[in-house]
Amino acid sequence: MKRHQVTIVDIARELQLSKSTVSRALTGHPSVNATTRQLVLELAEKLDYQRNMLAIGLITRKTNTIGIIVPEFTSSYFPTVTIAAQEEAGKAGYNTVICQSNERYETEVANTKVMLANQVDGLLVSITKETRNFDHLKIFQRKGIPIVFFNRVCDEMDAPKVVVDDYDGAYRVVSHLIERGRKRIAHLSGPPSLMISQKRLNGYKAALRKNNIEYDESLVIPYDLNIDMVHIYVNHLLNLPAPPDAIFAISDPTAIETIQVIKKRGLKIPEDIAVTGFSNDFASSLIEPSLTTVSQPVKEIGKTAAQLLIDQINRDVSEWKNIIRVLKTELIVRNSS
Amino acid sequence: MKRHQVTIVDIARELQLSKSTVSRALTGHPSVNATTRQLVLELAEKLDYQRNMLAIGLITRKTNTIGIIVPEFTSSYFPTVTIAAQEEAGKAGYNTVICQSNERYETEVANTKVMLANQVDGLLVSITKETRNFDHLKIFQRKGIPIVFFNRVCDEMDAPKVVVDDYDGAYRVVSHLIERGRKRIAHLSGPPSLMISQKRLNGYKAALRKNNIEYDESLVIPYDLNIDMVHIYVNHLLNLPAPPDAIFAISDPTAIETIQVIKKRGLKIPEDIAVTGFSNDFASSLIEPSLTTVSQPVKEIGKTAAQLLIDQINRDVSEWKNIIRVLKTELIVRNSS
DNA sequence: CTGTTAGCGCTTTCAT
DNA sequence: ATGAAAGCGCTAACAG
Repeated sequence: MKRHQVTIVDIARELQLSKSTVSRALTGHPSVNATTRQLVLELAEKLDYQRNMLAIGLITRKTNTIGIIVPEFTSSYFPTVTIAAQEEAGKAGYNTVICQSNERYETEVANTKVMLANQVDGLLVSITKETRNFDHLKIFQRKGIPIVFFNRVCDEMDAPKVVVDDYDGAYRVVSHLIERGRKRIAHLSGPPSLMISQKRLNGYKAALRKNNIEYDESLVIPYDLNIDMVHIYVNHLLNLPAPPDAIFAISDPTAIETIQVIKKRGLKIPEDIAVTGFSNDFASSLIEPSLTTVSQPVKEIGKTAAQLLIDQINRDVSEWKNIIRVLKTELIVRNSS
Repeated sequence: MKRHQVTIVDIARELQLSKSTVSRALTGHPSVNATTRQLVLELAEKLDYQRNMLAIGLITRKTNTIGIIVPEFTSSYFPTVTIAAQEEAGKAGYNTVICQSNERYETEVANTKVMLANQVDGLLVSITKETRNFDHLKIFQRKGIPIVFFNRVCDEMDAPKVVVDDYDGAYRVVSHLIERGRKRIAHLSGPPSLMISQKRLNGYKAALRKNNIEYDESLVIPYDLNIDMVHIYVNHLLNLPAPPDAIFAISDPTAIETIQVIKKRGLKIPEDIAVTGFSNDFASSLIEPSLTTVSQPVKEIGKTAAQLLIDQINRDVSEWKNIIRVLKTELIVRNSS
């Protein structure tokens, strides 16, 4: 079946008006006769007329669309941030195009091409664990399209960034473990390429130092966030001559997997070993034992990122500033520690 | 900062070529000199040239974009379906625009306008619990834009639909409860406007009938899927003079909430009362006790829906057929029953 | 208040 | 193998 599009011309012809008048009526321009406008609007409604945003975008060089690129949709974190950002953008009259990179650098690059080709007015990004080269993102700034990072930010680019205080969150959850008498605290860390990995690791180290616990490198395992590998690392830790009495996992999915491995070995949580996570995913309150974790203001992150982006779009600035918004975390103590 | 767009004209001028030649080189048209093509491609790469899809869409009347509208992103179901559909569409060269209606009819209507304005080539929809009028969706077919429904389908429209066998899934999980000796099985049902509610309810009724258990209307509570209300219904059921010995919840989130309410009352699951869900959400294996549920081939649903849609787009048919793809469910018995 | 003209960036005839 | 011209649907000057 052929696609039929109702255009301004159709309405103009029917009503014996000029295209411009119809256009003006449709866009709510004040300088148009009330009855004329009424007539146009009614006919448009009747014909299911929809403005062709392609044409408008072409001419105004604005699509009122923002793009969001996220690495994954498996935990509740990114869906929630995305939805919050979308809602906030919607309030400002922006549509949202979402792409997920599936934690692959190549896919992320492809995603940016799509965004560019579709002329997004701005981009929200959380990079993959593989991303080390940022040329594909720098293109946007070179073209004058604002970028805002969140969660997984790019340190070498000047752009607004929305993060939580990872250092502080890690510091507090590890301090909490120490307060509960834990002495050998292991850390399942993330890829060193990600800032969040580094910051959480630093928070961990700082808490140990502050409490005069010596840092034991053999208790820190950086991994690539591939959940299927967690059981290997956890078992490795438990098989150590001096196994840890607590594991601080970099994320809730990691912690949840850790709990399951530990339970499978017949050990008791938290009696034999405590486990903590990071993010307060939906599932963390459901698992048995419920997970002690650091909650992030997830919706707030999405909202803030969207606001910053729209701000940039409207501001029409000539320079990219390194605005960093650090949101607060909260320690949620449950039964796993 | 002004937006700078590199255009074909820029390349043409630089290379002393005509626009047409550059365009042909860029689109891989065969009738263009190999060296010329090479030259064009290199310069395009160097200048970060990206084809303006707005212009192309305007002229070809095709955007290579499909739209997806889903009611929510809170459980793992819709994110997973969406991602699977997006991947499948990507393979066929289609981009994806995702909107969520937040279970609101008004928002869904607004979403369809956006899709129309952005000239999507096809639409994937799962309707809200409120949607009773389908005019906003019928417009698409009238304009020649294919629609495919999944999960929450519209019965009164002729269009491809991807569903699971809700009746059968419900029948089997209820039969399972009966096998385990349950006699008074309550059902937390969904809004009657949704086909899935009706089908699951019918499966429930059929299983009772088959096992000569009388249908007791007071044990069936249709609710609007607002999770915050679940505790009221569960408590109501538990306070009945003859309380149920099992609750079949229409969805996993409902079941999980149900479990928590029951646990809070100090009752034992499944000894005092069994609970089952529907969908096999990620969280259902984590909760204590783990949830007996009906698993759906979620990725398969997204993939199939995308395939059907792209099929329709390419087929250029003049009529909308009521193709219904019914995917199989699987009973997952865990510890809650 | 309304009409006319030009043109956004690109593909697509139709020429050469 | 390349070029020239027309036009997708719309808005934005510039006129009246």
